[in-house]
Amino acid sequence: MDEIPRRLTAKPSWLINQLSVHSRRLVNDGFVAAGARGHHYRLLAALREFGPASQAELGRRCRVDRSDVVTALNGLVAQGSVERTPDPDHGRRNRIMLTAEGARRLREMDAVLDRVQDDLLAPLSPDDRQTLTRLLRRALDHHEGRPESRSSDHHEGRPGTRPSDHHES
Amino acid sequence: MDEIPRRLTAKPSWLINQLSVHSRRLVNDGFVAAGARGHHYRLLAALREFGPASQAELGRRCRVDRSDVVTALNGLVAQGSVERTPDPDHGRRNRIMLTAEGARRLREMDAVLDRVQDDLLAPLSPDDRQTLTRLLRRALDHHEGRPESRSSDHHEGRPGTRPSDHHES
DNA sequence: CTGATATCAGGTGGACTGACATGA
DNA sequence: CTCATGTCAGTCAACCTGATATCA
Repeated sequence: MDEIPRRLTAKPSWLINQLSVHSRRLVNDGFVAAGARGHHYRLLAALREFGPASQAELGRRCRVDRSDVVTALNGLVAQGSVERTPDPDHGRRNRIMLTAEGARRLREMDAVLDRVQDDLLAPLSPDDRQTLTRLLRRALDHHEGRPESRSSDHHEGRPGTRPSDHHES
Repeated sequence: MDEIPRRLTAKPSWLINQLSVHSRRLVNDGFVAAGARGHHYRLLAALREFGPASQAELGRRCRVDRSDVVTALNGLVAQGSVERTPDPDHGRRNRIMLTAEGARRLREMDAVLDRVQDDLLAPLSPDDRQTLTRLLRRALDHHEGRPESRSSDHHEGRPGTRPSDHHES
């Protein structure tokens, strides 16, 4: 019907942006039904997979700004999904820990998201979906794993601390 | 490095959203240098390819909300990129027409965007880029409510000729 | 009355910036 | 002194809603 200019439809950046609009709508619609919002899932996912962490750590892992982390965590604490306690070893730092309730909500959101993926990529075959995912990830990695970022982060590998997320259900 | 939860990186919706963030930043950075903003390009592109139109028409074609069309056009008129005149055949309607200056700016932005595409998909081969574009378009078409050819997976080549028509320029 | 159109007044969520006090 | 951390106060573009006046 409403024809879209070729200049737009020919550009990957346009396709990605438009698809992301639909994607966010689908995700959001699903999340409101579950009483959650965007950032919540990211944070809970990081806690589930890497265990308790500081807020700054969470933000870095989920690509959420540290100021937004504060807001999101306030909500999560309020609904009992996480616990926020001052880190005993470090005065300024908080230790965020997933609760059973948080894990339950995460599972809910995961179910929602699974359905969303299916809707989002409905016309694509499993093969196509895999190809798409692979290509997107390669492009994304290029923009994230960069030594280009101004700040160098120290990283201490703590290989023993991984609580290794074994699927519970 | 900051490890991203698998739950996120495994989901196409996440990849698309994150990539779109980078995409927007790249596009915006380029546009700022050219003194333009997001919606401007869309509108100018539609005018260039389909000729003069009403504001409502433009909005529908570019997926820009009518209220945002007003704001964007105010800017475009102010910089002399388009002309807005009342439609003689229809009292309430405006007729928006691209000016030479607008066409020039559009060309500028096109150059900017070409460079952005290249940066955005830097690690992908031309073949990969084409595949990605094709898959994205198929997914997007599904959400824009248009028929898509349920083409077989695998092998590409040319999946269906464009029912396309004229192209200007 | 219905429907499309242009406009304005607003609201939202997400990405982001700046300031700031504090602690390592 | 410098860096990282948590917090707060805002900005910004894009998306969206609603109300209103005008015209077919």
